[in-house]
Amino acid sequence: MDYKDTLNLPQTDFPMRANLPNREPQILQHWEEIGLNDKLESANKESGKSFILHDGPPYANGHLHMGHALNKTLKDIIIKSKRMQGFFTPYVPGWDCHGLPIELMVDKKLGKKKREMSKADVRRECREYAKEWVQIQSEEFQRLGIFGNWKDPYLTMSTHYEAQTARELAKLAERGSLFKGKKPIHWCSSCVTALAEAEVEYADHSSPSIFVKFPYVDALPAELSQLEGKTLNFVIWTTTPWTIPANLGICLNPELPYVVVEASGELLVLAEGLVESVMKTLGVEDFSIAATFEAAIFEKKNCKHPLYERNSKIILGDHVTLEAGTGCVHTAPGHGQDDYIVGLKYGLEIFNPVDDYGRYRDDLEIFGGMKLKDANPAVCEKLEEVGALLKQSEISHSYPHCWRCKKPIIFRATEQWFVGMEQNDLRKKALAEIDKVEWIPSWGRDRIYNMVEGRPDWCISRQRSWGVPITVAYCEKCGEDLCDGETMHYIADQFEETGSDVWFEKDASELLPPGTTCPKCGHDKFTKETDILDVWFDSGVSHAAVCEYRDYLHSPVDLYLEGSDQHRGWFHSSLLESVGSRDRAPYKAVLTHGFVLDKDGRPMSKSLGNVIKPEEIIKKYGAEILRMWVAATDYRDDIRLGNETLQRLSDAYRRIRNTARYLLGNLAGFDPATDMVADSELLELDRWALSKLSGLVKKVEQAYEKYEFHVIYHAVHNFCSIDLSAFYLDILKDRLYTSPKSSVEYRSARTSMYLLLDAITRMIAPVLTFTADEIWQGMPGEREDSVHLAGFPETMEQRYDAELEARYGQIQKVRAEVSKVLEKARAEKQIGQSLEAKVSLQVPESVKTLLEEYSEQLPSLFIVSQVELVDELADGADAEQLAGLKLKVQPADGEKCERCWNFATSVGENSEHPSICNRCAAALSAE
RNA sequence: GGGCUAGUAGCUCAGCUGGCUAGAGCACACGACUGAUAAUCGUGAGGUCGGAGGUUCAAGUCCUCCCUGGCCCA
Repeated sequence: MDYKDTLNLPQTDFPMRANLPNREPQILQHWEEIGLNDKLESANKESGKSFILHDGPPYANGHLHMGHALNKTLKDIIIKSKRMQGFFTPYVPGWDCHGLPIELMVDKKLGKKKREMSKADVRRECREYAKEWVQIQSEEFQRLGIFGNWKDPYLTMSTHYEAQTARELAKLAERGSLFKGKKPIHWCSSCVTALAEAEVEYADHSSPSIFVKFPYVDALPAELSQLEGKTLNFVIWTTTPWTIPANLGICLNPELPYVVVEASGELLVLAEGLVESVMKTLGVEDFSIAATFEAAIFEKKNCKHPLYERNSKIILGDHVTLEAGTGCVHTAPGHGQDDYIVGLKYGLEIFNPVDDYGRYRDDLEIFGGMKLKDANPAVCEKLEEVGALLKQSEISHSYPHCWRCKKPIIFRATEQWFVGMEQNDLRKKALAEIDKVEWIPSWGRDRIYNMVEGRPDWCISRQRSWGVPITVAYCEKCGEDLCDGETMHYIADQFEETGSDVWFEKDASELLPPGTTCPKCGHDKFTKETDILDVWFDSGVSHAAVCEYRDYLHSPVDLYLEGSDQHRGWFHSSLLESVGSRDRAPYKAVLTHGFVLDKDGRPMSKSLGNVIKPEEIIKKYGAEILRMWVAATDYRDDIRLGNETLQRLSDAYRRIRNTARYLLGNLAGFDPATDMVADSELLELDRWALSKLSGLVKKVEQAYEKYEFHVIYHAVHNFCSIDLSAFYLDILKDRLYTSPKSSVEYRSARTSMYLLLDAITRMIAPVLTFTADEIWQGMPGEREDSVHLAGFPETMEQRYDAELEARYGQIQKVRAEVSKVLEKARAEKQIGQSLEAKVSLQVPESVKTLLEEYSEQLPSLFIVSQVELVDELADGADAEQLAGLKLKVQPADGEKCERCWNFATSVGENSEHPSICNRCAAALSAE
């Protein structure tokens, strides 16, 4: 007879190969059908404990990249694990919808048509565009197996959100944080518009290059008293002579040595490192160093402006270098970024004498009304006239141009709105709040602290169309601005119905409260501010527009989780907005992840051609593998992604899947309600497996708690490979296959496997979202519709048995030595499979008692047919790692049992079954 | 240039407050099995712990400098 039919071999429909790219969509469909998402969103609602992770909104433009996938998957893993721990975890995904990139895309699409369109029309186009991408990205996120409130996400362009954004602005105004200041921006005088960095193109341009003397007018510092009575001339160099009328300072580098050079009877001041090159340029051969000094001795002293009756202050700044010029940098705070920042520091006026059309304002002395293109020669001529011009030549260099009209642009200060860092003590309060937040990893605290500590006032003005307007009105007559909270709230309330489009569609008189008059002059006609808000302000108010607004959420929330660039972005703007309006941070904890890099650690970019898209991974390996990548890596640092990594993960996935499949196969027909054995009846090996499982459960739970998912991946994978597949399950086969179904041996094994599979499936569910549910569907017993509706395994502390594990640890050491000698025997063709062997051992005292105690089980544990313990093994081989252990392999005694494949002397004893051992014969009769 | 941060086998990770010949899994090589079979088991070969100094009886682990990356600023 064919004894194979009498064995309990595994049986399952669960496929070995997942074919994830095809299977996942089916599982998604199934979830859709059972309404899983909705159930999850309200799960544990009554539990009294909630965990709110507030989603940072991705920008609604373009397909998802790996950064998005990493971020959302991490959030999803956290939410799933918290939900399985019994927390109420509503998750509202969001999108950032306003802003320049979308406006630019729409511009491009519209082309010339845009000129005939009103701002309101353009905004409608932008809205449509953003809406389309929200839809696309939403589907792409869902394909990754990310659960959430996809039916009702938050959009920063929704009517309520825009209303709340305007309200938050009003709150800051009420609290005195809002003020109007000047700041230089790129400006195209031809298009009469501000340009963002993205709209600036750099191209070669020819400019005058001039060296100009600024005579020093204050008393000489003591260090230079030897020059008393002589006139020092600070020499500046510039390629934009037209900015000379706006000069208010001369900046030196505090770290560099400076010198006074005596040349052609004049004393010139410049950086020591530039003397040679400057003298050469000026054509001076005869010169000498009259003095050397540190820049700091001149800080806040003055030179006289060469053209005007005013001073030019000497200041210090790190941005001054020896790359070009003289080391004395002409500073016009209204016309340069560095100039602006250093100017703020020294309290210089942000002076801009240039109007929107690129002309000097009429009130500017000497040059008033002149067009800038005529200004360069005019300024040079005047400088020459007053004897301040040392040298003039032409230079070709890279210069910013307008992307649309291709003409050179200028940098010029305009009036803009700011949220002040000192007003209302915002900086101080924000820093204090930073210290109350838990930053994970902890260095996040230093990172954001240093940024907030050193940042300038927050410029919230953007000269654009697609965004929430800065809801300030100006008196038509006297220019007074209505930026008090009252009118701003009145306007914001109107957005609730219509969105902020109404600002662009209606007249100021319709938007302001009836009867509004100018508090200064009493006039009753107003104009509207045309600037819109920085998009960082939009997303920065989400704590109010989403978390406070929705009744099932609250603020501050438990966690914000974004890439580490958001210390300067969303974490930062949210903090400032929330502290500015509410005096507290909007989050209790902030977790950051690193950036996705290619296999060599370089950023992914189109030009490098090293981009891996989520879509490609999903198509080739499945979303599950992408999720596993997220979990397998320590994301706190930057993480690399290459094909080898994906291949390895795919292999690891198969290992886990196969372990589950094998367990499922052996649980065919198992009914936990009737087939489980009581704990007291469990065989020792099974108790060992469950003890190991309890350790795994503990480790995994702690890792979820600390958001250390790579620990989980390694722990689960090692458990499946080492503890289960290579040891426990391998040994179990014999018992499992050959024991009678009714026997406690068989039932004990299945009880253990059932508990193992149940626990593992629950533990991997947050990561292997699809596969865990697939396993779940195939598992016996009464259970929830989806593993995601179930909880984590109960604590298994009571199953932990340290002593048992220690004993097995010893046995495993011996087992490893046995494997080695078996391998040798195999190489010498003495045996094939290990059951063909009998192993003789001479054991050292350290393990002697233990092994004698286990002598009966040793053949099973070693998967050989016989083990004999002998006192003296003269011809045995020494063990490699265990001193005193000697081993010898011989062919097993007896014949091979046709049923269980063990060799036994009892084969042939049973006349009814002459080809099987008596253990198998007994098993057959027990059936 | 500044703030923060990283560099342990081909890949992903362990190595706590310094202490045995630096570990694991996967990949790789070789072998076994054919009752987990495009699976499973076994054995083996892989690392001057980014580099150079230093402290110490002893350093992957502490200190200094350097190199190569990343993010954010300038």
